[in-house]
Amino acid sequence: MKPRVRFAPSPTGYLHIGGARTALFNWLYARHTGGTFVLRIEDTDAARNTQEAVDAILSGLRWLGLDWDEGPISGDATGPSKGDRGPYFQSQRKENYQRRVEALLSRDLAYEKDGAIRFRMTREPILIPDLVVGDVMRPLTDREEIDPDWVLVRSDGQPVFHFVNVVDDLEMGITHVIRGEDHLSNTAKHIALFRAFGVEPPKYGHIPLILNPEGSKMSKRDRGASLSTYLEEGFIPEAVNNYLCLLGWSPKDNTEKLSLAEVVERFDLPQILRHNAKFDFEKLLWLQGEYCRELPDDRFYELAVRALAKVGIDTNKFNVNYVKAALDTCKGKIKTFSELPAYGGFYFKDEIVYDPEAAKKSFVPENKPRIEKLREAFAKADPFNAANLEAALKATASELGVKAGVLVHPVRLAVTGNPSGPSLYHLLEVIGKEKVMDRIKRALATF
RNA sequence: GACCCUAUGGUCUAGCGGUUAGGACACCUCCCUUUCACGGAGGUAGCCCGGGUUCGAGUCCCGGUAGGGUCGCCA
Repeated sequence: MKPRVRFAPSPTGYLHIGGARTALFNWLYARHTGGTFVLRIEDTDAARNTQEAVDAILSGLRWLGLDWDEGPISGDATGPSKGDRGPYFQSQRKENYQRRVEALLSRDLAYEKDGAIRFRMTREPILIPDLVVGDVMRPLTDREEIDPDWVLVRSDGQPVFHFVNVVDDLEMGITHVIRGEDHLSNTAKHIALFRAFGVEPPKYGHIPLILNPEGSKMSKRDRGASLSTYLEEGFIPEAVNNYLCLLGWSPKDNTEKLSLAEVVERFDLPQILRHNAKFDFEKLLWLQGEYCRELPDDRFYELAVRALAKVGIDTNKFNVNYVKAALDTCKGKIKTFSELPAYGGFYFKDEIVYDPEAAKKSFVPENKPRIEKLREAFAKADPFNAANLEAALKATASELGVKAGVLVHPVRLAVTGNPSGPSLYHLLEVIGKEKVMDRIKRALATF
């Protein structure tokens, strides 16, 4: 029988990076085994659920490229879905829970107390066979010794997570439950419930948690905790997936960069690590840089234009060849697209704001005659291209008896406002003679 | 507090009884480049502690310690 796995988030906030990785591992296992990946929205907590959170889950998974074989098509709980085990929103499955409760009640496996319905939990230790951690014997805790029974349905009629989760897994034919290790202890409850329903529980695989750099659970305060950060900061989903794969799983051969297709081929549960991993934004950034550099031009342009538009720079106002030439000088230099406006925004602005620190060093009186002379040399460059500009600058430096850097830095600052950036000669060529002359002239006035 | 999981450089990890303990990120130095980045060459830094088992232990066992998780009418 082909595995059926699921990602079952509750839409109570943003899509957590740990949740995204849980989804990824489930997806990988399904794709590796030829099984089915189900998306189920656990929206039983009406008070805390939000439509935005539902949408964030769907769009986040789509952004990562984690397609589901069964589950909602839209964020509308009553809307269409794919798969024959729906509905895939728990809010639409109330009758199932009701029927299951009655079944337990009728067999005295559950009972009512204080208006709530409670499950008669076994007092015996329960063995949890885990595909990642190994066999785990889970006895009762001291609190549970006093009263091991637990609530299935609250007094307000709402069924609790442990119950609906098990009922749905059972009815959706889930064969493997891959989830965070924070659920390991609770699995005893789930196993007991499955048995009460007379079925064997699914196989479990509890994956380690993602911790923040301080070593505690990632929370919204931590950088990178929300998947939306990566969409907003112009990350490439392939890079995020790649990094997430490396947290808690290893290809075992020192490979760091792997495509999702490669991971699908190599991924399996026994290779999953058993210890938690701290989130390292720097390493993710490194991978992001790697992927960004290798992006096909068309995709690079698309993402770049989008990032510029986000800060109000409309590249449509410029000639398409100019835009492409400008972006070409930035490719391979930036890591995330959110850096682009600061890095290459000068191509699309009229007003250049000089970096104050750099201006203090470059825009000094002794440089004024030098830059004036260089500007004259640039004026004669024909055609106005990188090679000629480089030659002109070097010749001028040599005439003046100064190093090229003495001229390079003030010009860069005058034209871009930044102390560093794309290759100077190429950037000048792209911007063009007229604007370069204007910008140098304007800067000269501040020396 | 009880119970469960875990423990290799700062971080992610390889290792499965005998290795000069390997790789990656980060950091440092140098080269390339008169910017930055990329690339190249080096470098600093690690088996939590204590007992066993064994000729031999990062590797197996036990005990500590530390970190994480769970014990809800939250999910």
